[in-house]
Amino acid sequence: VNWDPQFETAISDLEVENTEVDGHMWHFKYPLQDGATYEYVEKDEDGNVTLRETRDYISIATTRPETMLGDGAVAVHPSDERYAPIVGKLCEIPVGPKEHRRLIPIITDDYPDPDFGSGAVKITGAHDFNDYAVAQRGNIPMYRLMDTKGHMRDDGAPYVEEAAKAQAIIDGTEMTREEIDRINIVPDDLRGLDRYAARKMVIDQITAEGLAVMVPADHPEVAWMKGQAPEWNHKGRADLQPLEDDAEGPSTLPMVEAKKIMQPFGDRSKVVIEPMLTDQWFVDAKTLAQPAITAVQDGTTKFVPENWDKTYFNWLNDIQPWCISRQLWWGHQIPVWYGPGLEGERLTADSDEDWMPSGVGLIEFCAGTEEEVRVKAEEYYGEPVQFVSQEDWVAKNFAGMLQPEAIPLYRDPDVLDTWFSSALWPFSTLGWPDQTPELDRYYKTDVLITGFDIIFFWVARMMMQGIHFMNEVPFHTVYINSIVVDGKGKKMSKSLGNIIDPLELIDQYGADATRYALASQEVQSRRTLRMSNQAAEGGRNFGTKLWNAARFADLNQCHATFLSGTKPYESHTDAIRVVGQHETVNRWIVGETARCAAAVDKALGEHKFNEAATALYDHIWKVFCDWYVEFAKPLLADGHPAQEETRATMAWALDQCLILLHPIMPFITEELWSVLAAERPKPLIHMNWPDLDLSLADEAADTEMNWVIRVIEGIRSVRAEMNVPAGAKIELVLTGHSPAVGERMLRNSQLIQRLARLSECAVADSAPEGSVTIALQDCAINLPLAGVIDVAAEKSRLDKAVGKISKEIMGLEKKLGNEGFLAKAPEEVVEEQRERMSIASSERDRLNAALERLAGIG
RNA sequence: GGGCGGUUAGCUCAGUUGGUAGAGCGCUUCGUUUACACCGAAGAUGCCGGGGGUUCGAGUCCCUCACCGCCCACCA
Repeated sequence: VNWDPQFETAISDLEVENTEVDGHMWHFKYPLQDGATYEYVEKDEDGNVTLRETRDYISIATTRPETMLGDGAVAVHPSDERYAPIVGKLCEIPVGPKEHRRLIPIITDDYPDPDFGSGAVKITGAHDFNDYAVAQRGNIPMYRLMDTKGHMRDDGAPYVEEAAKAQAIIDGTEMTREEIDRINIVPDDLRGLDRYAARKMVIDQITAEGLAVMVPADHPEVAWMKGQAPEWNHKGRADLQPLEDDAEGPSTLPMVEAKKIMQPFGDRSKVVIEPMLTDQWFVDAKTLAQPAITAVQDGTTKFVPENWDKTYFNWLNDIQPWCISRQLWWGHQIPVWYGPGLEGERLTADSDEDWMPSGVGLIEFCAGTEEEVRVKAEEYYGEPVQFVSQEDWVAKNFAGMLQPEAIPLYRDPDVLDTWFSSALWPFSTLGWPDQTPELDRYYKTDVLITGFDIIFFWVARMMMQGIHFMNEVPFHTVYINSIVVDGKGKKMSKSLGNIIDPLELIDQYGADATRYALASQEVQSRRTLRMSNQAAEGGRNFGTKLWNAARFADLNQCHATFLSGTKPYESHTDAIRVVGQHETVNRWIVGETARCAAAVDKALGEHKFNEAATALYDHIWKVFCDWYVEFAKPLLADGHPAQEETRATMAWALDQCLILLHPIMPFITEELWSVLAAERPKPLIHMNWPDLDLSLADEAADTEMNWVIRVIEGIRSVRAEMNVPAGAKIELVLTGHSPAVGERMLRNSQLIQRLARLSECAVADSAPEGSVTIALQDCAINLPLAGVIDVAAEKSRLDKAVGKISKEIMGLEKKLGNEGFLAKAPEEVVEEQRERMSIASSERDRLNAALERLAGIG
């Protein structure tokens, strides 16, 4: 692929965007040599003859008529019966000076699709990828027609001479590819024209000569000309105006199909890219690919999520030679120098153009430095060499420059493909090719985190080159993260302008908020991540919540250094010992913290960033803030015996949150870390990761606090539903409980009263008259609301609750009555269902009892 | 044409080895309480895209259809 350097800014690689455009396809006749004829027969699917005529031409279709000038053959499918009689014969390219038209062979190849167009394809090896492949297979000469500006070539000898050379090839003269490349077979009148101007002239000339395929004016393929012409302009058929419906047009028209075609456009210049033959350096990628495939197959390098290895294999298994030279000024220059070739060597000097830098007559030296090249070259020539610029070389501008006897060498001006250079990153950044300590220490690296869109551009190439140059894979894990898309799910693109600038989000919500938003949405099963202000807002609110919790801790002197004479953070085990273990609430938060740490560990270990973020969010907000801080308030009151223990515990628990959250929200946590203690042994970023053990969890404390929470939630729910004024303090009477549950209630009555706005907690044998009942599995909570209670509302609430639980019971009964279930389900599952059944039915009993009492009131 | 994803609450998305659904935002109602209104409490909302199958049991496994999306290649 080449492009117009006037338009492409040469600071990075050309990006090609394939765009569907309104194109036209012309149909032309290539006359057979010497007016030969054949019976052209078209058949339908059943094999019935639908068209039989004598033809002296073969018809081809093209969207780029100017490339006809460079045709080397016409190809048909070997099975195509229509053209079988003329395969191997010659036909004439219907353009150019009539007396010097080239003859080209009609060949067979699997590439033409017999059902498309006429079934015959003109082969222009130098200007089309598919044609190039056909030309290679069939040894068809490839004539280059254009220069790097997209203009028809204007070099070489007059057309007559050049065409004669081409004819000589047809007549059997052997020529090298370089020699063929130098032939300019563009007719004199078309030379130097822009390719589109040349296209128009070619069409006009052929049409004028009567070699365009003509069809009746009402032929469906040309219907677009009747008022439906696509916006087709200077690039093509300016003269072929759309016909008015009632116009008396010619009875026949040149056959021009309106057709959607995909065209490659330069990303920056917006100019159509023309494929063209050039000399380039290639890497034999297939050889490099095999070890890279093996390394992933045998697990030396793993993709996370795993299924991305398919994308990787898919590409590597079907890898093409990799073109690594680019005509840019930005990049690693290709380490190749050219000098004149010697007689008898692979490249033989040509008498006329021995110093042309196009390959012929040149020999290349490849080495890392000029000095190494000098050694190689002087050994080769047996003469001193001198380095010159390519410009001087091309101009042979050596007068007064070249030392006596010196042989000039110049360096290849091309640079390496940016991905070739990028593939060196894992080791070149560490000092390679020198054997540095850094290289030794840090290669191979650990985890590469990148997007799926560059698995083959970058990841596969780092693998190939890492294995090739270092004999070891560059990383053991490749984590493929989501690609950030805009709020509408569109991939961000410079041209669409829907870029979400992280700096703007950071300005608006803070860096930590932005990081949290990204981490919490980074899910492995998803390939895109929708970034929005709303998401960043959530992160900001979370940070504020944490800040306020820390503020509470600070106000209540919950500081890590509170316990004098201890060094709480030398190790986490030490820390745990200094934390209070007396109060149930404190034991409980220690266990909850350990649970959170375990969840975060697991999530990060599996690269599940959303799970880590969510675990921290839930723990900090819903457990620490919503419950622990509230429970701790009375304990922190001056004079309370557990004040000191609670301060230490809260300080410890909050510190753990800061450490665990630090990877996701480093700034706020570091700040709070410094604020929450007068002296810290280390900044937070240098703290060891918590090694909290789940054995820190205290089952009894868990059970007790979860029960307290359920009781409080139950009461709050009833208060809201019964419209009990928020300020009104009500009474609680516990019934239907075991002695242990009764003690538990009394032990925690202070907490429950405070958080459920109660005046008193009592235990009794039976529920007071006119109370609202909350059924739990091991007790009933009765709230005497005689004055407030709305009997009908309460009855409906209880009915609803009974309905809900009955439904669950019915489901469980059905399941437990199913012999298949009992026989085939695992023991634990059956047991679990039985337990749920028992809990549900005792709750239902309590609800029914409450309903009966209510009936008594009513 | 080849390959790969997605379809779950109004929206954006989670959902462990199959055991009858969750979060955030939004919405409704209320808000006494000096950590927090970027807040607290309570609440509503689901034929888990359609159809079929495997299974005691399917959002989860298999087949199929529909729709949406991405990557690669590309018809002269």
